[in-house]
Amino acid sequence: MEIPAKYDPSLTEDKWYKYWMDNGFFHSEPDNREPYTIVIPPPNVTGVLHMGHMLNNTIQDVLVRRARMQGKNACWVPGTDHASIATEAKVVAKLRDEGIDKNKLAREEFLEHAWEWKEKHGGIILEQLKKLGASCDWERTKFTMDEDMSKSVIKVFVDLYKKGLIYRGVRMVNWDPQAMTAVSDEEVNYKEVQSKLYYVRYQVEGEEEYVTIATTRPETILGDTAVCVHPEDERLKHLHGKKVIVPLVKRPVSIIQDDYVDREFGTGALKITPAHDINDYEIGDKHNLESIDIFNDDGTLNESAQLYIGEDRFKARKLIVKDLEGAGHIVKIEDYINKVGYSERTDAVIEPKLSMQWFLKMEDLTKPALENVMNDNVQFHPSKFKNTYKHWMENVKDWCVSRQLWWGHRIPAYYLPEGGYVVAETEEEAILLAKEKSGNQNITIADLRQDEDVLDTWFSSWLWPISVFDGINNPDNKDYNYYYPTNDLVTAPEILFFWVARMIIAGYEYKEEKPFRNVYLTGIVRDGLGRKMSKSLGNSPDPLELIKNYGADGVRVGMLLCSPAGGDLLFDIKENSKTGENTYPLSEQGRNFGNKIWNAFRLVKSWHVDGTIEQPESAKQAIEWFKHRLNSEIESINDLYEKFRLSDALMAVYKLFWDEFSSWYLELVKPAYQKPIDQASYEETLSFFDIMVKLLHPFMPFITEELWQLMENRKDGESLMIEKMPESEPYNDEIINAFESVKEIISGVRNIRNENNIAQKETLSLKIKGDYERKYDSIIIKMANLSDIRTIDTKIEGAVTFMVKSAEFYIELGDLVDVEEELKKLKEELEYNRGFLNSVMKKLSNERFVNNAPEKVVNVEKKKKEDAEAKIKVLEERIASLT
RNA sequence: GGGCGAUUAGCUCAGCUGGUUCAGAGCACCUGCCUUACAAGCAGGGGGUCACUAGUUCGAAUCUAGUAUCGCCCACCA
Repeated sequence: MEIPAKYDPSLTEDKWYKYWMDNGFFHSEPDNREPYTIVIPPPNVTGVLHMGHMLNNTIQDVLVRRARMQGKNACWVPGTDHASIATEAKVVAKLRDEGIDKNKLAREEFLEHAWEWKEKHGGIILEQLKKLGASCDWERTKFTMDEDMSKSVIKVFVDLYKKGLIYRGVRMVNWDPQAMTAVSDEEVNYKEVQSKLYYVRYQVEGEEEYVTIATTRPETILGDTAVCVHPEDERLKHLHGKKVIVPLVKRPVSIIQDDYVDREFGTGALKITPAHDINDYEIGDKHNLESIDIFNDDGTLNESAQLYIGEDRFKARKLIVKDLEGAGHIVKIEDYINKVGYSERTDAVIEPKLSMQWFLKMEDLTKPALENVMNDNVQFHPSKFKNTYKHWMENVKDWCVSRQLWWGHRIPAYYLPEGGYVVAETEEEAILLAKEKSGNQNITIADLRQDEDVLDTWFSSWLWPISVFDGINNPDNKDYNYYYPTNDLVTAPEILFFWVARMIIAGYEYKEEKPFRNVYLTGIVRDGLGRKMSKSLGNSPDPLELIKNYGADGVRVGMLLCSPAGGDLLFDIKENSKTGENTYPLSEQGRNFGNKIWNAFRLVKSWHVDGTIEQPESAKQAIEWFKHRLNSEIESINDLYEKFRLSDALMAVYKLFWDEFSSWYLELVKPAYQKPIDQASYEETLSFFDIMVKLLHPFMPFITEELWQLMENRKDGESLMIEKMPESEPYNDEIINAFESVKEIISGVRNIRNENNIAQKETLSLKIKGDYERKYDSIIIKMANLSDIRTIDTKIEGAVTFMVKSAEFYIELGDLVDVEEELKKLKEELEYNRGFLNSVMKKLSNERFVNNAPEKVVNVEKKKKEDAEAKIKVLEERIASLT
């Protein structure tokens, strides 16, 4: 069979993915094996795959595939998140394109559109993950608004309410007056803008004295309910206890004292508008101030403002400045640069607005979650994130869980006609509770008004590791008790608090157990300029296009090679100067590696076995060496996996295959062109190949499966992905080290060929002077293309040399040798060694070193001294012989 | 403004509790090769005062303090 010289991923990837699926290899059911579980960080249901997902899910797949091959019952639960804000925004935008205004729709109508959108776009991202090779248990695919998932969310809300941990309270939200909705902190962009700082004087009640305040928002004066000064500000102490008159509306308000005030800023007096500034609100709350909301939802002034009613807030600002000036209240106006929040979606200036929200008390809930991270019951990789986590957990604020949106889990609170509310899992229960609460036995569901808000998306995500196994509704079920706690969570550090911390909290609250043992935090995928890859910048390659061009294996390897835990992935893009097309050096490296493996296989496959020929000594020794080398590498790879150093683990396999296996081992056992190979060498090589392919499989699932299937006639239902991962066997470092010297000698000869323009084909003779055990002569002869190796003890003329350890190696070149050049080289080396010896001697003659350093260290220095002296002697002799 | 972390080759990073795996790897770069597995390759090579300054020590890339630059998270001063 003819195998092409270039590996074509498009011929294999879909084929094997289908094969794995058809055979149910991804699916897991509880059994008596040790479970290994990962729950996917659920991507936005209407999202499309980006480079961050690619990296994140590749890491998960590597972990899952390895665990599966280690004989564990591996289960990777996939799913999507309803992502209320993002999805609702997309649906609103889509409706707007169709000329439909969300605000004119009934809730139910809007939700119909939203579900339609979800059905159409939902799950695209999961299909894309299959292209990457993700070995998720697709039969377990979950969506955060599935019926049982939603039920869990509501149940938990009610439960926490009953525990007294959920309460209602007023809070400042970011109000977008254009979209007429609250937006989250993440959706507010702060920009520095050139604005004005207005100094306005307020008259002290009953006196001819004035207090001047500074503000950037003079229109909010209409909502002022106090003026605040620092209690220890001497300049203003005489005002304590007095009142001032708010200009224009002529409302008398108190002068209060609070050390929140910065004495250095402005005049040291601060106007307080509790309804329109978060800090003012907090001060107002502390001092029991009245709160006057002067704005309508669309940003125009309402009747409470008394003036400029119906005018837009910015128009009102101009008007009031004019009127204040007219009334002599403006002291001065300064240019001022401040930060203003803009809505990410509409670019409208955000208005802080007070509203009634639902909160979860966090203080007690965080305790076990903090403790179990600090004591490493839950381990972070890299561990530096423990600090950040601790800082957050110790300063945690109550969690505002309500959102003024429709897409999501509606808050199960029902308001009674006569006031008050009940919280219940179902409408039936709500009616019962309402009857009980009101004493009115005729209440029906029509009389109850359910809260309009939905829950924060994280309020469902934080249950994810529990709810995907239905652990809230059905805590005794088999899946939950088998798969939970999960093993590893792979996610981005940005959501350490939003998500990871809260999952840990929920885990201890609902199962009294951690949700996962390890948290692997990935970095951010950036472009060559270090910018985060994002849709808006347009600097991200299309992942599917990448997979098409380089193969999933190639893309996976490229990403993984340089993204240690917690480190960013710089995904460089280069433009091909000829075609103008973008190329991706990392993916190229991955693809090239695939091709290397492919061609190594082609070589092995091309061999003809002849059972009658004897095994060459060089092959025998190569096999022995590689066995030890392989086992030592497996050991360190396992160690790297343990430490979650996946990039290093991959690099180790990469080098093992490319440098050790291909460049040394295969070259050594490879028979001469069209000559057969002996039975033993062939079989050993195949078994090495088998082990290599297994080590590679978690990183490169497709090509390894393809090759494993081509190695022998496999039965239907056999697959590399369910084979046993090789384990490390004892090995001998001495053999490995001895072989390193062999490599050095061969390199030495090759180097001489290079420097003297001697073709590889030309056979040379090598002479050795000094202490060297000639165990591997046949290997050296083969690899360096030598006619023979001889030991000598006399000077040699017309030769070039190199040293390995303290032995000197000669290649006779006769007239070809440039004596001057050779002398120069030798003298340089001599110089270096003398300097080195000098530094060693300095150390050894330092009494304090000899007395204080451990004996081991001193002995090492003594050995250095001896070696250097021996080398110097050899070099001196050699130089003498040439001059 | 508060907190955390980083700074080692052109790029991405290893270097664990100070001492031969201490200056490393991969990529990129340079030189020579289309040598019948692979030019997506082979062989060889050049690159670093380990950000700076002081200190601790017999000995510092490694520990301490300060300086500079950068990054991230949190809070956002009227």
